Amino acid sequence: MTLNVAAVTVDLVLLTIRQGTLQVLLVRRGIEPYLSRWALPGGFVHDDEDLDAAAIRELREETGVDSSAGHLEQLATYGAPGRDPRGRVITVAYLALLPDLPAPVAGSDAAHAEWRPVDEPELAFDHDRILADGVERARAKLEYTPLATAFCAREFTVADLRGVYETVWRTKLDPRNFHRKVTTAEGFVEPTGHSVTRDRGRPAQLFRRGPATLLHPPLLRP
Amino acid sequence: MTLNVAAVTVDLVLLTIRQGTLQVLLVRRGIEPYLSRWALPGGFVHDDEDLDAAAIRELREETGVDSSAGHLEQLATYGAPGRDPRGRVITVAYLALLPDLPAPVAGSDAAHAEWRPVDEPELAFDHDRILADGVERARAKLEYTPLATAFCAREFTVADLRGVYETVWRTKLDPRNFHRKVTTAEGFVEPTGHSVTRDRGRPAQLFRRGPATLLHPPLLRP
DNA sequence: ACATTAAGCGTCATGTTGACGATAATAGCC
DNA sequence: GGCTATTATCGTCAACATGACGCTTAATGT
Repeated sequence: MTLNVAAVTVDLVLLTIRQGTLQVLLVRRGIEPYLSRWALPGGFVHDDEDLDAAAIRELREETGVDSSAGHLEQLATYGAPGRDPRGRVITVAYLALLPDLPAPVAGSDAAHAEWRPVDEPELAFDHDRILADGVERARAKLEYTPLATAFCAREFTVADLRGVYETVWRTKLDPRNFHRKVTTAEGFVEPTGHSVTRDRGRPAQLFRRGPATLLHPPLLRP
Repeated sequence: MTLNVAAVTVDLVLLTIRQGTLQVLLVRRGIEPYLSRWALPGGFVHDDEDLDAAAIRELREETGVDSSAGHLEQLATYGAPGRDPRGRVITVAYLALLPDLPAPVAGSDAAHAEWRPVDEPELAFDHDRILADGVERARAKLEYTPLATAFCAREFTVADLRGVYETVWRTKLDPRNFHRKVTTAEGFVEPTGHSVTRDRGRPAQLFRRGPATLLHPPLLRP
């Protein structure tokens, strides 16, 4: 038999959409191992702290964002024996979907943090794998939950929402069919009554997210 | 700052269908805390062991079943500070969907193990919550994956498969529409050429699981 | 032989999807 | 102002999927 104890960390896969691409918040490592490599932000779980609480705390430390803004959920746990050369480390990864933050990353730890495209390879530790799992989870969840709205501001247009799907899925969707599906799916979005002109073209209605937690029927990937 | 270390365990939510009900493998605790209460089987992760490997080992120890028989996946991780009065314990829960085992539970640890209906309440620790999460995951996964076949023997009839859905979802499904959906869904099941007479009635064709990992279109809950 | 049971095929009205035409409402340009 | 480019939104239609349910087939039990 053996020790059975390990260090426990929470790492975050923070996803957002900037400049039309899916991006993830990464930090540059300042210490060995993997010195100066990009890595997912994260830290140790405190002694009296629940895992969710640790994730919420890290999210605030890294982005200054309150967890109510976007969406935060547990992703998976990684604990292969050799994944950190310093010793046994169990990492509980969390996935967050966030709107493009209007306030720049102001927090203290965030000094070294930067948004990078998700296809950035060569992360420290097994973070490539964790990131890939997070992106795949996000892609799958857009199908049968209204979570795409977590990437949007509080009020958004149907085109904004379509942009989220197109970016995350890397596809083009028919604007007319997408509009029909989104507005007829029970509880997905509800109109605010306002409208805006985005760039060119006819002004669009503004929506906010509806009460549904599951999409009926789902929006399946093409 | 604090210690940041914790004991790490792997607990299993082993689900199967017996006597027409969804059942979970539980063990009676022989020590404090929660003495003589039902609990999920599990144990410590060894020092040089990956989490998945620990889950596979526990599965074999508890049931004698090779992990290739059914389906095993990571469920979620639980680490609230007070969840084990003896100290900080992080539990990585795994979910397994297993066929009704022809070989009785023969393993050593399995002496105290017993299949119980999943609505059995009052488990030790936070195991009620873990079990509920596992059952909900199973229910959801039947919709868009072919995992219902994991509850069946290697060869099964459409009626067997329908029984799985009806038991897990607690609904009745129309046999004719179900038959059509299952046999037309690409890669869900493939005929073996054999057939059997189960009890009364016309003999049914035998199928094995097909190559699909995702159901297109999905089988949505009524 | 006949009733009973369950498998598997067929039908039909309704709902959903994908492809794409048509119209509406704005900005920019002349 | 009038024209054009651009985007939002509505509408149409054929193909496909779904739910309700009738019918035939091939077993078992009496």
